[in-house]
Amino acid sequence: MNFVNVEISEAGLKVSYSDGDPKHHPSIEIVVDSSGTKSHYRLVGRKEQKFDVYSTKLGDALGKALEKSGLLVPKALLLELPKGYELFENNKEYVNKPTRKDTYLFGNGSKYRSPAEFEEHLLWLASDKEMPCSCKYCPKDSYRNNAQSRRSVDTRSPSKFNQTIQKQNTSSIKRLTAAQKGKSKATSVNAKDENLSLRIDNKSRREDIIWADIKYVLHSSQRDSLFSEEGGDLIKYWPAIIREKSKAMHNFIDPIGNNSNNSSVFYTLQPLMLAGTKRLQQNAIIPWLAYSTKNVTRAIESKLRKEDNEHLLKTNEIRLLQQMESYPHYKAIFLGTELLKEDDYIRLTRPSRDSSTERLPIFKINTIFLNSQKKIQMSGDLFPRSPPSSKNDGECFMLKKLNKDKFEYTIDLSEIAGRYYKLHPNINQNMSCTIPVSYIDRMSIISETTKLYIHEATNTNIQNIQNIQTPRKQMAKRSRPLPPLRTKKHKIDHLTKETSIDISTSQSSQSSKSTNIKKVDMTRAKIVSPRIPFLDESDDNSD
DNA sequence: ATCGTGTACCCATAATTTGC
DNA sequence: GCAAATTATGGGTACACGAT
Repeated sequence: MNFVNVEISEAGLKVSYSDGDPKHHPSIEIVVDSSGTKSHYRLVGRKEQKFDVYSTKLGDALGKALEKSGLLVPKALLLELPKGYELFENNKEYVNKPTRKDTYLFGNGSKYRSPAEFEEHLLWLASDKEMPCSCKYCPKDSYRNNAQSRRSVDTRSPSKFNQTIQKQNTSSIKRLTAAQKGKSKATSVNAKDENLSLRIDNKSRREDIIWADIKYVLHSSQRDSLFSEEGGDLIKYWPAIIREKSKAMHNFIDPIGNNSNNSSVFYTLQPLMLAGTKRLQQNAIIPWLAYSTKNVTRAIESKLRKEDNEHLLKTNEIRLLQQMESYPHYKAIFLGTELLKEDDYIRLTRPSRDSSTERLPIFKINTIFLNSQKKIQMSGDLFPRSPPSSKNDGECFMLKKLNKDKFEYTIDLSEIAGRYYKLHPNINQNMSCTIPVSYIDRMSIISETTKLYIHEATNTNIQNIQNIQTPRKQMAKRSRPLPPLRTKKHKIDHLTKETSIDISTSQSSQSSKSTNIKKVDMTRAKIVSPRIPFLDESDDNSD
C-alpha cells in the first residue's frame, strides 16, 4: 500500500484522512426494552484503558504496514482516531443476567467491534485509496462474498437514515461500472459527489487531468535531476489525474504549509509516471489548458533522448559476454520507482556490520543477470561507508573498494535499497519491492488510463499528453522475459492483459484511435500500477 | 509457572428488511 | 408472500492478566 495520509512523528502516528463523521455516533440515551433490559452507550475517553488498547493495536498494525512499505516508524502508536471516529462502550443491564459491556468504534456508519476489525479500514484511510477498502463492512463489488459480512449501525435513528446512505453508495458504484461498459460516466460520478456535498463549481473535477506544481509533486532529488537537463528548468508543472476531491479536516496540516483559509478543498492527485498520490490544495494545481505544454514536452523528450544515448555509449557487451555468457543479462531494470543500470551506484539494505550508525554500503553494478535459479542478481564492487560523522560528505569519490580487482560481489535484488545519489548521501529508506510487473504492463497501464481519461476531457490535448506519456524507447535489451517471481493476487489479470497491451505499445503512441475494449479493464489495472514495485524492462517478449 | 476470572473476539443464528 | 440479503443478538471460547 501507498501510505500518503499518515503523519509519522516521534510521538506516534496520525491518519490525516478520514471518512468519519460524528453524525454516525450512537445516542448516549438509556434505552429500556420490553424485557426491562437497560442499554446505553458511553463515550470512551482518551485516557481510558480501552482506548489504549485501540491506539496500541491499531498503531501496531499501521506501523507494521508502514514498515513493510519501507517507512521508518519511530513509535507504532496511533495518537488519535481518525477525525469523526469515537470509541463507545455499550452497557447492557439485564434483569436476570449479568451486565454486559462491549466496546465499539463508530464513525463511518459501520460499527467496528474490535481493533482488528477496524484495522483494515484504518490502513485504507491512510492509503492512497487506489484499492477499495477491504474491511468487512465496506461495500464490495462482488455481492455477498462471505455470509454475514457487513453491518451498519446508527442507533440514534435506527435503520432509515443510514440505510439510505448505504443504498446510494452501493447503487452509485453499480451504476458506475455499468456506465463504464457503455460510454458516459460523468453523470454517475456526480451523483456520488452530490451525496458528499462536495460539488463546487468552476473547479477541477475528479478524473480531470491537470498540472500540479512540481514543488509538491517531485522530490528534491528528482527536481534536481530534471533541472540539470537542458530545458529542465522550464518544467514547472507535472501532469496528474485528480482521483479524489475532499474537504479539509479542521486540524488537517496541509502539505503546502498555508493554513487553509481560502479554500478548504483538497485534491488527491495521482501524478502521471510517478508512484503514489499527493494531496494538494486548489492553488497548487492549474487546469491543463492554463499551461503551455510545448516546452515541457520538448524538455522531457530531450532529457529522455539524452539518457538513451548516454546509455548506448556506456554499454560494454564484450565484458558481459566474457563473464557469464550463459546467463541472460540486462542492461537495466526497474526497481520500484528507479531505473537501475549497469555502472550505477546503489545502496544496499544491510550494513556490512550491524551497527546502526554505519551508513548503508554502496554497490557499483557491473552486470545484471538472471542466474541459473532464475533469480536476478547483480555483480559488482562493494564500498563500505563510514559513519556520517567522519570526513566530509564528498566521500563518494574517496570510496574504497572492498573487493580485490579481479573479484566481484554478487547480490540479490532483495538486498538493494535503492540508488545512491551523490546529493543525498544519507538516504536510508529501502525500496522494498516484492511484486514483479512487466515494463510493458507498467507503461501501458499508465498510457491506457490516461487515454481513457483524455477521452472524457478535451480532444485537443491528446497529442500533448501522449508526448509526455508514451513509453520512451526501450533501453534494456534482454534475451528472455523475466521469470515470474512470487507474486500476490494481480498475476491473473496481468496475464490476460498481456496480449492486448503488447499490440498497443508496439504501435507506439498513436493508439488513441485504436478502440480497444480492454481500456475499461485498464481502469481497474491502474490500481495495481503505481505501487507495483518491481518492473522489468523488455521489448522482446517471446513467450 | 499455573490457575481463575473477566474480557474481547468470533461465530451461529434469530430477526428483520428488501426484492421480486 | 417467499426467498434472499442484511443486521442484531447472544453464546462460546481463546486469551490476557492478576492472584496464587
